[in-house]
Amino acid sequence: MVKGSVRKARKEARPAEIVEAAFQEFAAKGFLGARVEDIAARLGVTKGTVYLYFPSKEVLFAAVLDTFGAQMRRETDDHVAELHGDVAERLEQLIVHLNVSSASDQRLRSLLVLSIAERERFPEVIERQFRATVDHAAELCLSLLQEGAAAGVFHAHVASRNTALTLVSPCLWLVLSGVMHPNEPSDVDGFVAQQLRLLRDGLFREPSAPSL
Amino acid sequence: MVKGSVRKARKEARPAEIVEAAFQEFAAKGFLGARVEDIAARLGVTKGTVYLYFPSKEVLFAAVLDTFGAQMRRETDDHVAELHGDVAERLEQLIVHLNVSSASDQRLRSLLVLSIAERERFPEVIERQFRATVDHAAELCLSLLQEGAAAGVFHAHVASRNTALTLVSPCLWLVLSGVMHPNEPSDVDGFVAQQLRLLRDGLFREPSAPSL
Amino acid sequence: MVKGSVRKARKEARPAEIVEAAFQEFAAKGFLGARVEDIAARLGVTKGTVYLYFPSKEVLFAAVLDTFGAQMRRETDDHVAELHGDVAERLEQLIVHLNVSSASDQRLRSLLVLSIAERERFPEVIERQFRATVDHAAELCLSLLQEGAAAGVFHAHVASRNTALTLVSPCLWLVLSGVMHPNEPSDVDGFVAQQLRLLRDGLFREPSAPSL
Amino acid sequence: MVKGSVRKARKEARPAEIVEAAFQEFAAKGFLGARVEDIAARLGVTKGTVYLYFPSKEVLFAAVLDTFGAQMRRETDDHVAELHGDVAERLEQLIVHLNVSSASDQRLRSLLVLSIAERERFPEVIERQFRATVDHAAELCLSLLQEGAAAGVFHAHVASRNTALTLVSPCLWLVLSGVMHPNEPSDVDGFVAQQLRLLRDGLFREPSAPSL
DNA sequence: TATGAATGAGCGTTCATTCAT
DNA sequence: CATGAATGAACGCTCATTCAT
Repeated sequence: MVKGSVRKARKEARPAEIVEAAFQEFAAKGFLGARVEDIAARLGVTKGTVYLYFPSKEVLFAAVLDTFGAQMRRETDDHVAELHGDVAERLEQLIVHLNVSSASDQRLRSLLVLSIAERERFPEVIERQFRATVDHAAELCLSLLQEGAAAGVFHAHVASRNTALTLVSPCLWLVLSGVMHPNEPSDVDGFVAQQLRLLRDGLFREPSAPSL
Repeated sequence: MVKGSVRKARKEARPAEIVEAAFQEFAAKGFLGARVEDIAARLGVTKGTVYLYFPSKEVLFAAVLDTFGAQMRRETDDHVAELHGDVAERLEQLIVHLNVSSASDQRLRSLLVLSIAERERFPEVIERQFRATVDHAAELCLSLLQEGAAAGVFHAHVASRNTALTLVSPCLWLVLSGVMHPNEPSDVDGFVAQQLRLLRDGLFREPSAPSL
Repeated sequence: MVKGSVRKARKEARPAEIVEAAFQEFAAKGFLGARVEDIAARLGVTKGTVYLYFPSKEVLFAAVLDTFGAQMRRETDDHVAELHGDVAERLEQLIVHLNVSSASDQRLRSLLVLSIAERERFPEVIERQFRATVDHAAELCLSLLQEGAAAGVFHAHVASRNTALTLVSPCLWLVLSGVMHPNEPSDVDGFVAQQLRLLRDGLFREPSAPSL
Repeated sequence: MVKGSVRKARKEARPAEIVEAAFQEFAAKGFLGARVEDIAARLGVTKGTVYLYFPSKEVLFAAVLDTFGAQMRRETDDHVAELHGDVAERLEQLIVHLNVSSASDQRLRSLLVLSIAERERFPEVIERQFRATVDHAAELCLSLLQEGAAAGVFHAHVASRNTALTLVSPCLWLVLSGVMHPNEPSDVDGFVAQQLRLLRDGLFREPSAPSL
C-alpha cells in the first residue's frame, strides 16, 4: 500500500512540477532560449524525465500557458464573486484588485511576457491565453459599467468597451513595469488611488470645462 | 570615380539597411529565432556581408534597438515641439498623438515586443530603450500636468507621475492590441475620445460623488 | 502449490515467449529499429521483464537467431528424413519442399532479412545461422545429386556443389519476392514445375545442341 | 576565372562524393546504424557539410538508392546492347554477364542489402530500386527466351517469366554469398559453366526420362 | 567589398539499461 | 517476479561565425 503510493504520488505530482519549472525557465529565457535540460535541473532530474511526461518542448510550452492562464482566470473570477456593495463600490474593488494583482503577481507578468514574445510561434494557445486574462478583465469591468449606467449612477456613455479598456490599461503599466524593473516595486496604492480620484473628479477644477 | 562613389554610397548605406532588415526579422521571430542569413536575404546579400558591418548578432541587435529607440524618441520630441494652444489643448493633442502613434506605428509595436521578449538577454540596451519610449512619454505628460496644475487649470493632485502614467496607459493597450491582433485595427478615434471624455467628466453623473 | 507451479510454468515459458515476440519486432524493424519496450508490449509486460531473462538487447537478438535458425534446420531435417522413392523422386520432393517452404514460411523470410541486414553487427551468430539454412539446404541437395550420379541416373558432372547451389537458388528468389511483395503471393506451383521441367528437358528442342 | 572554378568544381562534385560515402556507410551499418558524422568523416569534412547538400539523412538515403540503382540499370542495359550472335549465344552471354556482375560488383551487393534491410522504412524508393535490378534482369532474360522459343530454338514452354526467374536466381546466390562471405570469392566461372551445362543437358543421362 | 562553403558547438529527442519499490 | 520512473549517452539537425576565394 504505502510502497506504491510513494511512487504514485511522485508520478502524479510530476507534471505539475515540470509545468511550474518550465514556466520559470520560459518566462526568463523565452521558448527558444529555455533549455529542456535546465527545466529538468530545476527539479533535480535529467532531461529524459521531462520527456516521460511531455512529448515535446512545444507541448510543454502550451501546457504551461494553458495551466497558468486557466489559473489566473479562475482566481480573477473567484475574486469577482466576492465583490459587494453598490455598483460604484464594486467597480472600485475590482479596479483595486486588478491593480494589486498586476503589481504583485509574478505569474501574471510572466504570462504577459510569454504571450507577447511567442505569439507568432503559438498563435492559438496565446490567443486563448490573452482572452483569458486581459480581455477577460475588460469584460468584467464592462459589466459593472453597464450596470452602473443602467442604474443612472454613471454617465450613459461610459457603458462601452472603450471605457472598460481605459480603466484596465493602468494594469498593463504595472505589469510592464514589474517586468522591466522587478527590483523597483511600484507604488500601487498611490497609483490606484490616483486612478480612482481621476475617475471621480476628472482633470479639471472647473466641472464641465468647456474644452478638452 | 563615379563607380567609386556609388560603391562608397553603398558602403555608407549598408549599416542602416542591415539594421532595418534586422529589425524586421527580430520583430517577427525574436532574437534567437531570427537567422542572420534571413536578415541578409532581405537585402539580397549573403550572410558574410552582415559580418562585414557587425561583429556579431548580439551587436546587431543592440544597434537595432538603439537606432529605432532614438528614432522614436526624436519623432515624439519633434511632435511635442509643435504642440500649441493652452495647456489643456496641448495635453489633448499629446494624448491624441500618443494614441494614434501607438495604434498605427508598426515600429513602436516591434520595439515594445523586443524590449519585453529580450529584456533578460540585453538588459542595459533595453533599459535605455524603454526609458526612451514609455518613460519618456510619461515625462512629457507630466510636464503638461504640472504646468496645468500650476496654472490652476487642473486639480493640484494631478501633477504627479501616477497621473501621467494613468494617462499614458491606454497607449499600452493599443500597442498590445496591435501586436496580438494585427488584422483587427483598433477604433483609435473612439478610444481616445472616450479617454478625453472621462478625463473631463469623470465617471459619475453627480459631480463630486461622495464615495469612490 | 498449484499457484507455484503455474508461476513456474510461466517462468519457464517466458524466455521462449520473449524470443518469439522479439523475432517479430526485429523482423519488422531491424535490430536498431526495434524497441525493447515494444517487444515487451507484445507480451503485455513491461520492458523490465525482458531484462529479467536477457541481459541485453544484443543477447536477445542472438537468442532469436539461434532459436529460429535451429528450428528451421530441424524442420528441414525432419522433412528430409521422410523422403522416399528413388533418388530422382526424392530430389524432386526435396526441391518442391524447399520451394514451398521458401514461399510460405514467414519465419524463413524474416531470418534471411535479419541475417542480411545485421551481418556486420553480429557476424558469428549470423554466420552460424546462414550455414544452418541456405548452406544446409545446398548440402542436402548435393547428397542426392551425388547419390544419383553414383547410381548412373544423373550426369556425372552434376555431383557438384555448383549444381546444388543452382538448384537451390530459385528458393532465394521466392524468399526475396515474399520479402519485397508480401501481398503478391508467388505462383509457387507453376514456378517449381518449370524448374523441374528445365532440369529434365533442358532449354533446347534439339537434344545435345552443339553450342551453349 | 580560375579562382571561382576551384570552389565551383568542389561544390558540384560534393553531392556525388557524399552519395558515394553515404552508400558505403549505409551498406555497412544500415540506415539507422550509419552516422551522418561518419559519412562526412569519409570525405574529411564535418557533418554540417552534409547538410549543405542534403536536407536530411532520409533524403540522402533515397538519393543513394536512386543514384546507384539508376547506375546499375544503365550498365546492364549498356551491356545488353552489345550482345551478339544467335539467340542461344546471346542468352549465354547475358547469363555469364549477370553472374559475373553479381559475383564481382560490390555495389550490387550493397544495393541488395539495403533494399532488403530498409524496405519497411523506404518502401517506394526501394520498390523502384528493386524493379531496376532484379526484375529488370529477369525481363531481359525473358525477352531472349521468347525470341528463342518463337524461333523454335527453345522449347515453347520456356518462354515464361518463371523460366526467366529460374535462370536469374543463381545470381542471387552469388550476391548473397558475396554479402555473407566477402573474403571467400566464389568460383563464378565454374558456377556459370555448370548452370549452362544444366540448361543444355538437363540432369539426366537418359534424355526425356519419364519421371521428374 | 562580397561570397558561400565549411565548421562545430549546441540542443531536442530517443531509448537501452538500471533499480527502488 | 514484475514494474516503470529515472538516467544519460548518443545522434539528427541548426545556425552563428570564419575565411579562402
